[in-house]
Amino acid sequence: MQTLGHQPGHSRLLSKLAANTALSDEDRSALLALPVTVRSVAADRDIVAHGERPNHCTVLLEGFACRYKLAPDGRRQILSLHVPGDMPDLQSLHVEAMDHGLAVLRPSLVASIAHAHLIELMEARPALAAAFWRETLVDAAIYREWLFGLGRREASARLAHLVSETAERFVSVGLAEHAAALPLKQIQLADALGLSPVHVNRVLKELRERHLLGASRSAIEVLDARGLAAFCAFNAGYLYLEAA
Amino acid sequence: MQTLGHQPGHSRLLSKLAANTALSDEDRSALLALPVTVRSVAADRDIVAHGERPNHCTVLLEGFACRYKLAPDGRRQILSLHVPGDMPDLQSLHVEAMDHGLAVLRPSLVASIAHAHLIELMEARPALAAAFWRETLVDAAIYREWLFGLGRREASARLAHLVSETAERFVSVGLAEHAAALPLKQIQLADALGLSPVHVNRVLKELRERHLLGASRSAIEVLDARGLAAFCAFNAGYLYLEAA
DNA sequence: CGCTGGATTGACACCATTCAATGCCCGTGG
DNA sequence: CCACGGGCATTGAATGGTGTCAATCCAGCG
Repeated sequence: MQTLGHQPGHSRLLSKLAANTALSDEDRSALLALPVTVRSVAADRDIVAHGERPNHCTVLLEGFACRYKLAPDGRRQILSLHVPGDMPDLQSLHVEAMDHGLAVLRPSLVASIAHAHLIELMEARPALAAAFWRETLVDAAIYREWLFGLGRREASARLAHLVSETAERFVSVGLAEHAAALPLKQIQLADALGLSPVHVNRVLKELRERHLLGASRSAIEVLDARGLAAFCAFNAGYLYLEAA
Repeated sequence: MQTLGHQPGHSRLLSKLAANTALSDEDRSALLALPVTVRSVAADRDIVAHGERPNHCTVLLEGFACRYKLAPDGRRQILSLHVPGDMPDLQSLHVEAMDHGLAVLRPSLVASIAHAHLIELMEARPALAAAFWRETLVDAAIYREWLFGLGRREASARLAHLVSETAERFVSVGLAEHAAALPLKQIQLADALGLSPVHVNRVLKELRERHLLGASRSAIEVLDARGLAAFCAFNAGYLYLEAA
């Protein structure tokens, strides 16, 4: 267990939900009253394994996580990336077994909330139920964009788009100002993009030569967010970051 | 194919929801009491266009539909397929604008239900709210499987998997017995698989030579569902077809 | 200060795309 | 009743994007 800094675990979740939905003071305090357990997870470890039937949901408080599936031959496809404030296994409330794994990409801090408490909360406060549902719907919108990218964007635009999206999401939860540096290894990028690590390396080189990305070895830094977005026709609408 | 004649529009929706969730008699009759409008849609027409902000949701009653996105150069990526009983724009309840188009792949019959009525219904009957939410979560599970396929399955397994999945879903709503015939053109398959029509044709040929698919020109018929599933390691778990 | 994991690079192979032609089914109109 | 036309399916050849293999480089670290 770990120092969770100064913030109680809920604050990230609350600020994320509140950013997109109108919540009353009662909603907020009900959310803050949820009993949670906080723990830290080492890099590359599972939060929830494929096939499990968890009885709690987790909130990512700090770090970086992903959903993934493995092929029989060991190759991995990352299905989504998650920034602090996300609840990447919220679906376990209503679908039985995990159809994928949920892992951490770097040392992270996560909070667990029992299903029972969440269900109770949502029955008492429909606005919160709607807010949680909405989270899963935005998730689905991101899946759609990734599907489009995997199907119809070539490698360079696919990479540029992923970086643009992730930077945008980092900014949206207050983790970066303008030019974000994404803590992703090239192998992880390859797993997310459906490419080989070698080809990711080549595409990164190209984007650096275009002065869109920086030359850091250990993280992807965005030099020219505007240019990067133009390069891949990135439009953040599907992230639904502003409240209705 | 389906000659469901002229049942009231709700029956398909009800049977789909009831198949996966325990619904009380009150839930059922509340669902059946929803006011709906039914209309038919000609092949290849949009049900809802990209960018729209609908104030109602639609239930597919008969036919075949898909979500899609278009690239600037006109290429299309199909994001999901929908069989009768599905509500492919349910997300419009909670996210503002459509981030994709919703179209019909063949002549179809759809019902519209006003958002207001749905919201009212779900506030009165939490079990139905949960059932609708669950629908969108299963949707997301299918997105994940497609992401995996686009990223990590080669063309032949990708096609076999799509056919297996779709056949399974047809069966699950009572539209086919064992060997389904999917009413998909090769161009539509290509759009769904992120492939070119030419390559779809070649892969179909291969699967026919393996005696997994039939030789019909106008529809994909499954000759050997078992073999097809084995060929692409299809496992229907992610469709969550049985109730918890 | 040598080890080790990741990044980088080059050569080559392969899966899938593109271009272009041909064939086939079927609805339409003479 | 048959000729025509149009959409889709089919096929071949050439191209191209991405994967694989394998070597080398580099930085951080015990």
